Amino acid sequence: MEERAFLQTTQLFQGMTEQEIKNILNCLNADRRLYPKGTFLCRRGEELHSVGVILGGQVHILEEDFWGNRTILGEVSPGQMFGESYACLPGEPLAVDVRAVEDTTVLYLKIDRIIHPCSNACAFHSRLMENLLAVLARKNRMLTRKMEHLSRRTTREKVLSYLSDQSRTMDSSKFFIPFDRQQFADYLSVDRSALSAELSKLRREGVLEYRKNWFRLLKHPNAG
Amino acid sequence: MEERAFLQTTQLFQGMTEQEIKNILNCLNADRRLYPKGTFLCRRGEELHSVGVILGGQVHILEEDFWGNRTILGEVSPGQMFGESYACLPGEPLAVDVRAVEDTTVLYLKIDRIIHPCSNACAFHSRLMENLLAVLARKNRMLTRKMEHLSRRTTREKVLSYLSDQSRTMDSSKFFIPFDRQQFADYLSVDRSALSAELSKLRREGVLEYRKNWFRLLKHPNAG
DNA sequence: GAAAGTATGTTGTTTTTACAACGGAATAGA
DNA sequence: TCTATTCCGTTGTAAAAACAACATACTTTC
Repeated sequence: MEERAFLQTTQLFQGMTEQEIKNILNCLNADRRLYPKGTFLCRRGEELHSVGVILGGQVHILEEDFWGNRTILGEVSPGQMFGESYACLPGEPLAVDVRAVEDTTVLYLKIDRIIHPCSNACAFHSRLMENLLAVLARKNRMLTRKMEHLSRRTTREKVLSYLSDQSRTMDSSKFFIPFDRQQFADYLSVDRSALSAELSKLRREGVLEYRKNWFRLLKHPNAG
Repeated sequence: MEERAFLQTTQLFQGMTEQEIKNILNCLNADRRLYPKGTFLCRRGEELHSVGVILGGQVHILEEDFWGNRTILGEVSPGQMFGESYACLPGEPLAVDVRAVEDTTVLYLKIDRIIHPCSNACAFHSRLMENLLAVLARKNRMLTRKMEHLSRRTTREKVLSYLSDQSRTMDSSKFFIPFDRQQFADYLSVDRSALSAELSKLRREGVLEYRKNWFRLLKHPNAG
């Protein structure tokens, strides 16, 4: 796909025409870079002044703890961004490493140029700003919601917190969840079989019904 | 304190002179409202188009689950903002209630006005935008870090994840943490005495030393 | 439709945590 | 200094989760 047509599908450039994207990329003096598989895009301690949009390939966000244990905190795929939080916090050194897990192309956009409107393209600038804010806000909402569930002590509470949230979001007591059991367990940071066990317990108690990834919450006195 | 002098101390208006704040409040057509103790500032389902800055008083962010159980998700004190994530996500209905726990004054700023630069005050607008982005980004970083800790399965892993993170942030194996034991346990969503027990176990094993809220991590083979 | 593979549920055991109760140290205040 | 209070660590017990191993149901493929 054409680069600009592809960018149209991303959260950051959502709602802009190809022509507008062309203009704004010029205006922002956007920078493309290629990283061979295995190389680092940036490392702990560096300061970022740009957000990166993955055009092709894939990167991993890596963390190494005090004792040298490595963790993969996340993966970023084409169309997604990385580094936006750091770019928006001047002086904040990167706490993670970013590494290309395959040959990767990145489009870098200087955060200064996004924030400060130029004279000739203000309409697009506003849109870009809106989109950037929306990306951060959306991530914020996701994290807050997940935190609500993870901060419960027991598997039971985590499950009910998540399902209640889904029910509220879908505005119905019946709904599908976007996970299979293993993914559901991973999301809640619990053991899969423990999750299965807890679910059937909740069903026996009449708190809910389910089949596969379909659920129905019941107004039952035991639930709270 | 003068309203404008007070606003200077907030994250949103950081780095602006009182005169600039005066100008921008006019330009943004900012709106002040008073809420008596116990009343709701906004409720689940509503859409927000403004961010609120608490000038005085205090509010609670409340959630009610499918079965009617209420949780206090957080409290917002003078100088802090609420609703910024929702205001940046047009069409996203509020998932929580916001209630005044005492008589409360709020300064509302329309998000449109913040994003779209006006002709006469663009310098301040940029600064406000930077600050807003920084607020969202900072919250993002906080949530991400906390999530890393909470997504560990055992208390031991949670503790080590947090302490390693602190050590990295402070760039030293010796550091103070900003919590007493109860707060530490609350942050990690574990039991206080269980936390105490785990800490002394880690000390016996030679993984770390500590006294009160002072810690020192040791390069010990058992640690990973 | 049989076989292989995958997803889900069940059970028993071990490990870990929560919970409650208590004791001691540190702290603040009279 | 004495007392009251708060904070922290310890211990024992009950509850819960992890883990492993297996059983069942559902899918896919040939």
